[in-house]
Amino acid sequence: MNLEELNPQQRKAVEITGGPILIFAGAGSGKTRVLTHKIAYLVKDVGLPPDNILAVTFTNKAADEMKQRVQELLNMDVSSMSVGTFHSISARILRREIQLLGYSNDFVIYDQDDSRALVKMVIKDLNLDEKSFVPKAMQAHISKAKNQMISPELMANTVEGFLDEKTSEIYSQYQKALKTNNALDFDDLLLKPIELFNEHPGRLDFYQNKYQYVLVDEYQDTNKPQFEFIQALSREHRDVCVVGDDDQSIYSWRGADVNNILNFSDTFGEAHIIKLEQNYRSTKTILECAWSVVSKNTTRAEKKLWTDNKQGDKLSVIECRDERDESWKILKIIQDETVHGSFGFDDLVILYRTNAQSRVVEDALRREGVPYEIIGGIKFYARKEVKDVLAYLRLIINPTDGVSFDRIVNFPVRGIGKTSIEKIHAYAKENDLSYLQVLEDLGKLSVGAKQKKSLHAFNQLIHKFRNSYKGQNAVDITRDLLLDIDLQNYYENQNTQEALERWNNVEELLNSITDFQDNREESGLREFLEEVSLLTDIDRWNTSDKAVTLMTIHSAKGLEFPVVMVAGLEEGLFPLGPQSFEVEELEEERRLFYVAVTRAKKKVYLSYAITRRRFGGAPIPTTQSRFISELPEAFIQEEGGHQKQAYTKSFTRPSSFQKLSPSSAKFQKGDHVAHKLFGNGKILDVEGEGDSAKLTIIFSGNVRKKLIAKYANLSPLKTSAY
DNA sequence: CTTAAATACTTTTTT
DNA sequence: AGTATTTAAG
Repeated sequence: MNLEELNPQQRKAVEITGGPILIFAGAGSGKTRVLTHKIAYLVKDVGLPPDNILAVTFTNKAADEMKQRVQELLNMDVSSMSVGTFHSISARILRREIQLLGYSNDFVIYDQDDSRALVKMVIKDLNLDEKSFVPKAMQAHISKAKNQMISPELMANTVEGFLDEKTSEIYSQYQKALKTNNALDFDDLLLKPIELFNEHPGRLDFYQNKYQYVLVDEYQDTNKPQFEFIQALSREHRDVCVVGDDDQSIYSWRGADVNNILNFSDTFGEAHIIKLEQNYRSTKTILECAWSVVSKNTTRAEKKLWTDNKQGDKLSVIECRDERDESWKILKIIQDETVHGSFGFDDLVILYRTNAQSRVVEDALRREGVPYEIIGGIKFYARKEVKDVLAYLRLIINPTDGVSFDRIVNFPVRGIGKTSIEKIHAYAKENDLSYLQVLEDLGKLSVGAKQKKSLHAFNQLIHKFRNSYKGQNAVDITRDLLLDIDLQNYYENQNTQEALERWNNVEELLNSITDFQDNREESGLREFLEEVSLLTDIDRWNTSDKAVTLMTIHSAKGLEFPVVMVAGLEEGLFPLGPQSFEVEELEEERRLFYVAVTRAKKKVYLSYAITRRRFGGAPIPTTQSRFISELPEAFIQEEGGHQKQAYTKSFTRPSSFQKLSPSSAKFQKGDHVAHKLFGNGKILDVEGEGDSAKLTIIFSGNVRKKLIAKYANLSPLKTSAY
């Protein structure tokens, strides 16, 4: 293995392979390079077969990239290596083993929406009031308990008073309901493998033996179940390597415990500790500023990154009148850095604390035809129309899934209302049947004749697909299903642009199933559903798109961009929360700020608005974020405050962003266009003329679509901007 | 049971 | 402001 391109510390981190290793890897210190080289080293120089290696990453995308890089380094097939997020690794293990825990391996994974729906059902079943037991709050409470590995039994033992008692009851019933539905929520995914290891030591032996070397990235953000999982796997052979940075710990709100990294040596036994402190990413100025803020934190391991890179530009601090002015100034910066400057759109990222902030910025970018991509917010697979179709597919595979049943039993509308559904629920509970099973025996159900007929047909439909899905591929099943429920007509008959967009999204879902099928060895419906429930927007992100990226700081973890703009630096927004912070909360916000700034290679812009609207109400005066005053004055330049001209009067559109209103646009073969959902694309063919022209467009990711010009809401892109 | 209109609610952050 | 949920009318 050629390790010459590594610095001495990096090299040491790669070469030490016996016993636990902790690598403190500061931002931009080349930890990905270390991890990939280490894996390659393990295979080539230590002789460990790839399938005996487990590497845990923070996103699926990072996992794919890691695999890819190792493959390139070794020039051999490493597909048998286990690389993935905690959740996807766990799901894979459970697919094989979960029968031992009394579930069937057809289990479905409930996302937050599904799990909330189930909590709601449980609350109703227990005859509790949704006003005193808010489903959302209950769900959060349950999830928190699970992250701390507090079981329903344990919670039941510590209750005090009526509210506690009922909460604990909801938790316990929720857990039971998950099992009856043959479903796991995200937290279960982490807990069930531990349960498996505890109850079936033979299986633990097997996996300890299989995963002879264990690597974990972003270790500072592991929670208790994740810690236990790693510990269980590696406590015998003790060949474990974790990488992390306590300054970048930003997930304590979901149970991540920074002590997992700080106490690593105590728990895993005497560990080699290596510090990577040379930064290869940012300018001296950026590092100085980032450090100056994060060093205000009291609970952190003392360290300071250094770099050989240039001093670089000062950070710009920009004052804005309100959030719309902020968007406009961001637009100006984009113009300066791309058209007048030397950067491409894809070199720029706009970061913010909350997803809600993206809307105003998005409006400005769309108006001016700047290509952009938003990560997060409403995730593609969480859209209603997509989830509706997925619910059909899930019910076909797992007929006991009550949440999916409820979702689609009256979608598209087939005359089944609230009362009928309640009767099905009651009957199911009484006779210990799944909802779908109730439909087998409609005679005893006291619903109208019309409803019975309709329910019967629904049942037939699901059964038809249950009988055929095993022999068919996922794309064909989905296509047949869409035809059977006549979804295209359902949406097209509504004749609104919104409905059309929804149908487009359903088609996009079909595309992604096709894509999945073409690229995976195991490409059944079950595998697709599993992948879909664990994918994040980051994983779907097409980095080759020449577009400005918008995302939360949390999503930006592990990424880097030449130019970083951070919006909304105001007290209460960033740091987020009330004025009275718990020290720990404030320090986490500060780490978040640290993460934001250290994403940047060359330039950083920080903006704040002196008034901001909340929920579209009246503008409320704000105060500049304390983080700005924590920056060294010598390294920042303030601007924007003096520009008092009203943009409503003297708004001059940046001339380089050509803007055409969608209706007046004439599209031609070969034009580059941007679509709100599908991103950037190129027109391959035009049928017809004007508004009603049918355009065939190839979007990024090889997604081919036929759209009607007047509905598609396409923005022309100036090709010269690329 | 369905549709339309009224009103309540939203903003942490994510697997 | 925009979306989801609840209520009233058909």
